[in-house]
This record gives sequence, structure tokens and C-alpha cells, in this order.
Amino acid sequence: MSASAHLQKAATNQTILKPAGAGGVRQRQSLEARHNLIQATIFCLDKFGYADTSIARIQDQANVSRGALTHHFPSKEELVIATIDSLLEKLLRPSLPSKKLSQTDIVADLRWLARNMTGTARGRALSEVLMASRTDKKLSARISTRLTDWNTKLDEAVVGFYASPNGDDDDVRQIWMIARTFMRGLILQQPFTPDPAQIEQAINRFGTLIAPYLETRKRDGVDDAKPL
Amino acid sequence: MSASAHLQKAATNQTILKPAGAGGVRQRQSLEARHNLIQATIFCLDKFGYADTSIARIQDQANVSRGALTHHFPSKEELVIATIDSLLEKLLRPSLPSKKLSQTDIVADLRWLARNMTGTARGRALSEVLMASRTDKKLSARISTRLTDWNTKLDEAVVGFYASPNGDDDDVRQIWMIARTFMRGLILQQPFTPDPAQIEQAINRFGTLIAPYLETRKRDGVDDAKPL
DNA sequence: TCTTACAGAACGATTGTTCTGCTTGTAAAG
DNA sequence: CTTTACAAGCAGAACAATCGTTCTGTAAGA
Repeated sequence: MSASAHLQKAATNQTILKPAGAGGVRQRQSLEARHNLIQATIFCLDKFGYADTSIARIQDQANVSRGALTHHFPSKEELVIATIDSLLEKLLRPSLPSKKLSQTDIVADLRWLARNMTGTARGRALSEVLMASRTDKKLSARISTRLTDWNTKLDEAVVGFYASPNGDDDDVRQIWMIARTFMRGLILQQPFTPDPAQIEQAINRFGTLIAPYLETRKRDGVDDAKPL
Repeated sequence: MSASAHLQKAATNQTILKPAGAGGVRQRQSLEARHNLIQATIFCLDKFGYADTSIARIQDQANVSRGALTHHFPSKEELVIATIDSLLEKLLRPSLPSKKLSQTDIVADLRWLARNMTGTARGRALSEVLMASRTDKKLSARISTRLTDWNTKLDEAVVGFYASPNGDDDDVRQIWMIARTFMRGLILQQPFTPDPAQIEQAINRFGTLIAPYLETRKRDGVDDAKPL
């Protein structure tokens, strides 16, 4: 079975029209195995870095056999792609059952953003893949459209929350693109600035820098995803 | 017994002119080999990334034998450390024979900063090592003091060029720390934003964000290094 | 019965390190 | 200045370990 077919199958399985909880023992186990492998990949990317994330490490972390892994993901690249898909989906629509957008405190939103990008295993794992994709052209070719699409979706979500004082939505997009870039840089800046307090202060200060150019938009009461 | 043998062979050597002021032919060759190996390492880090920068690739790029490489650097870690030292030194004191600090145009300085950190092989190579050091604790332990020291030196240089309107030098340090973080983030943001023009616009915009909080200090005419 | 899900051995290629042997610059000894 | 001893510089084979992939065999749900 080809790799893309695998992915398509996994995607359609999620929207299968079956009674909740059912869906076959076989299918359920398979999806669970896939999920475990992806979680293990995220864990290894975060803990060992992209360079030292090997198939053996992942299968060891996921507690599955080598055969099971290669069955679900015929190559390492497929596993990485699937992991990225999982990362992007989770990072775009995080579970926030109780906490909502602060609306009034941009700095608080920035802190939330920083926490998602540098304070979680998912955020750090994505950074590892992003850095690797810079030189791995084969990987880059397969994820570039996903990343740009994701970025666009993010921009649209942000525009739904914030507005520019001069009314230009592109300005909002640019400000938040700068914010995201700054957050990503924190991962690389950390070795230079080991003091967490200094990092936090920088985040707060950055918030005051961009705050004058952002206004909170009137919300419609929809519990949308947070802007990342 | 073999002494006379290779002494006769040694007589076939061409006479080498000693360069005036240099410390021996042997030493010079050795330093040159080290330099070539470090340059090759930078090249490979930039082109192949940290994960795919192997000893074989480096020795191939530097056109030296495996024995020569292991002679100068007994382990890969030593080579990486030496490369980092070279990178930090070059990045702190770049050669700018004609161009000087603009003094009046902060955005121009930011562009120069961005070019040094993301537009050169050295800057990208350093980013690769920084990302790798996040999970490689052995490497991190060996370079952490170097990095923090380098960061401190950078801050001092920056304070020599810029001042805060409120007179607080720490504020200048913080602003430029934010600027450096933003620049580092550009490397990770690039896969999301492939359009170079958009990147450049973001840099310019970022400059306008921090410009109100920076004043150019009266310079003493010293041709110091540019702040990075 | 047949396909899916999995287990695990085997594969060649490549990793970084260690080792042996040869060449050669250098400096002390004559 | 010549001779000689020696360590530094270097070439390359050999090493075990690990890489990702491919393969055959087995169990079980559909």
C-alpha cells in the first residue's frame, strides 16, 4: 500500500459513519497504534532532537515492534509527515475548555503563544522539524504547502480576533507574523539567555511594543481556536 | 635500520622558503589544515544541516584524509567546538573595511543584523548548532559559557552604540535581545513565509517598532565591531 | 478463506572511533 | 654544517555500533 493511501485511509477513518465507540476491533487497534507512534515521535523529537530521533528510538518509546512500525509507516519520512500533520492540527486547535481568549490583554495572549511554541513538547518538536526541513529538500517539498496553508489559516484566525487602528487587516497579519517569528526565535536564543525570568520579561516587553498597533475586535461569541 | 632508508628519500625534497615572521612550515600547515576543516564544517552545517553533517562529509569537503582529520580533532565534538569558536569570533568582529555603523538608521542596522544571522553560511551554521545543543547535553555543557559570554560582550558593544531615551542601559540590552531573538526566529519562520519580500517588510516593520526606544549614542570615532 | 496486523530476522550502508604504519619537519648532538 | 634521533603530521584500514529498509513468517479479525 502506498504512503498516501495510508494517510487517506487514516483521514477517512476519522469521519467514518459508525455508531460511536464501534468501528471494528481491528481498525481501532490500528488507529491507536498510529497514534502511539506519532506521540512517540513527538516525544523523541523533543527529547533527542531531529538528528538523534531514530526508528529504533521511536519504536522503543512507543513499545511496538519494528514490524508494526514499518507496517503503519513504510518509511521514516512517512512517519515524520504524519507527525507534522498531527502537530499542526493540535497547534491550530488546542483544547481550551475553560480558558478563553483574554481579548483585552495582548501580553497574556503572547504568553500563551510562547508557551505553545517553546513550552510544550509539540512546539519544540515542530521546531526541530522546521530546522531540519531547511536542508532536507525532500522533506521540505512535502510539507511546504501544509505549512503555508497552516500559516494562512492562522492569519485568518488572528484577523478574527484583532484589528488594526488604521483598519488595515494586513497590518494585523504582519504584526502577528512578527510575533510568531519572535517566539520561534526564543528556542534558539535560550542557550544565550538561560535565565527564564529574562525570557519572560522580554516577552512582556515585546507585548508592549506591538500592543499600540492591535485592537481587540468585537467577538461573536464563537469559541474559536486561539490564534497561534 | 630503516633510519638511513627514509633519510635518503627525504633528500628528494624541494627546498621550502620560510615565510618571514611565520613560525615554521610545520605549524603553518597544521593551522591551515585546521582552518580548512573548520570551514568545511561550516559549509556542511549550512548545506546539510546538523543531522547530516558527518565526518565523512566534512573530510570530503575539506579534501583531507580521515587520518588528518582525526589527528587535528580527535573526536567530532572537538571539531564542532572549534567550529563554534570560529563562528562566534567571526560573528562578533566581522570585517567591515568600508561600511560603518549607520548610526542614524536603525532599520539599516537591523537589516545588517538579519543578513549576518540568516543570510550567511556562518549564521545558519550557528543556528544549526544552537538547535542541536538544545537536546545534546554534552555539547550544551561545553558551549553554554561561551555563548553567554559572547552574549554579554554583544550587549556591551550595543550599549556603546545605542542609548535609551530614559537613560536605562538595561533597556537597550533588552530591546536588542528581542531584536536578536526575532532575527533567529526568521530561520524557523522561513518555511511558512517563502516570500523574501514579506520577510524584508517584516524586518523593516520590526525596526519601526523598536526605533522609538533607541537613540544613537555619541561615538568616539573608534572603529569597533558592529553590534550583532 | 483472505486480507490486514503484526513480529522479528537480515540486509547493506553509514556512523564515529581506534588503530597501525609511513613520511617529514625540527632541533639537539656531533 | 652535517648527522641523527624523535615527535608531529598524516594516510588509510579496521572496528563495533547503529542507521533505515526489506524481507519472510505467523496470528487473527472480517
